[in-house]
Amino acid sequence: MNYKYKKQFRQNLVEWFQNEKRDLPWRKTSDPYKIWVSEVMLQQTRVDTVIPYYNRFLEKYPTLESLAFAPQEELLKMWEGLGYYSRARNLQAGVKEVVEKYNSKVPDNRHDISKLKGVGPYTAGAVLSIAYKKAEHAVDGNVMRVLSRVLHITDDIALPKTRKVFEEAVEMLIDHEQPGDFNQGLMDLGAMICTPTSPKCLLCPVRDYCIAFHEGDADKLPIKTKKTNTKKQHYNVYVAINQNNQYLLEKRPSEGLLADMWQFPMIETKDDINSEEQFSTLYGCKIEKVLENNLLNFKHIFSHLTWEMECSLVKVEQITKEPCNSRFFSKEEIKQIPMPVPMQKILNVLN
DNA sequence: TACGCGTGGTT
DNA sequence: TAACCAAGCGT
Repeated sequence: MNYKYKKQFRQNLVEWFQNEKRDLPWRKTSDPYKIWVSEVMLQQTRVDTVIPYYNRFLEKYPTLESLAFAPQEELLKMWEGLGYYSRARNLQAGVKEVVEKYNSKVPDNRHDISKLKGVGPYTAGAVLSIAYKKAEHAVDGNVMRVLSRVLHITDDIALPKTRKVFEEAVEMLIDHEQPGDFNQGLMDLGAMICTPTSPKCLLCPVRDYCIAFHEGDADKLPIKTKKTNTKKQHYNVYVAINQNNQYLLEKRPSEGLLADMWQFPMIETKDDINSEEQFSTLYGCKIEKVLENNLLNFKHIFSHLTWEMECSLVKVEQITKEPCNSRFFSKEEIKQIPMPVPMQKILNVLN
């Protein structure tokens, strides 16, 4: 693309963004901390989903320090339902490092900010360009889709090495005067005009410079090969009540799926497994009575696996000491405890 | 590099 | 309805 076209492309894009941009809460601030929080929440997550979480989160944790010293349980409760819970832990670890190592100032260069937990190439570029007006690339799915069409880039965006191609493209095109608006312009264009299916090319401010528009194959780009395969797991879930009307919950391990979140005890059903016996043994309690065998049956679909859940309501008596990662909670106490969506589904039928 | 990691919306 | 998608990152 020659110099004249580049200049017009960025002018049209930035001007379009400044006129048409969405009114979003994180666009009312230039506080690097708040921009950072928004970018982490927005990773693989829709804008409409993030907005209420962002507002609640910053009301609770308005400063780096307030988040750095928050109890993990409370932090996870604030993140409950947003998904990808390691983001919350990584964000807090990163914030702590900024408080301790950088005197509570978010680094303003890619080298340092990229070392923070949970800050990858995209988030680094987004914070640097939006909060600090640095001419840094911030390549996400939107940017790859938009530029694959504008520049007719046919590399497979499912391959990690392809991101570099788009980073170089952004470096070639970026507006050095208003890099934040340029980067966000690419993203808003991707979200509002240059959509995955049925792109609205007739409304596009940069269609004159778009090769795919001229070739008429915008809807064939970007190229993405990867496919998903999801496994199935079947569980018997025990909603166990003791004589004091308290519910047995266990805390999940601190790594892996739904790390550090709480759940009702569940036994994966494989062949030749007596799950009631397993439950009694593992949790040290005796099932006195099965109150309801079909309390709730449902599927919960994760990105990479499906849980098939069969939930029973049982009355139990504590026999031996509880395992250290589980204990009984009253219904009031449960409200303070972070639980993932599949467990929320179960909680909802207990009312 | 490939895969694990949540959830809800869209086609 | 199953598949795919959405402001990615860590390992």
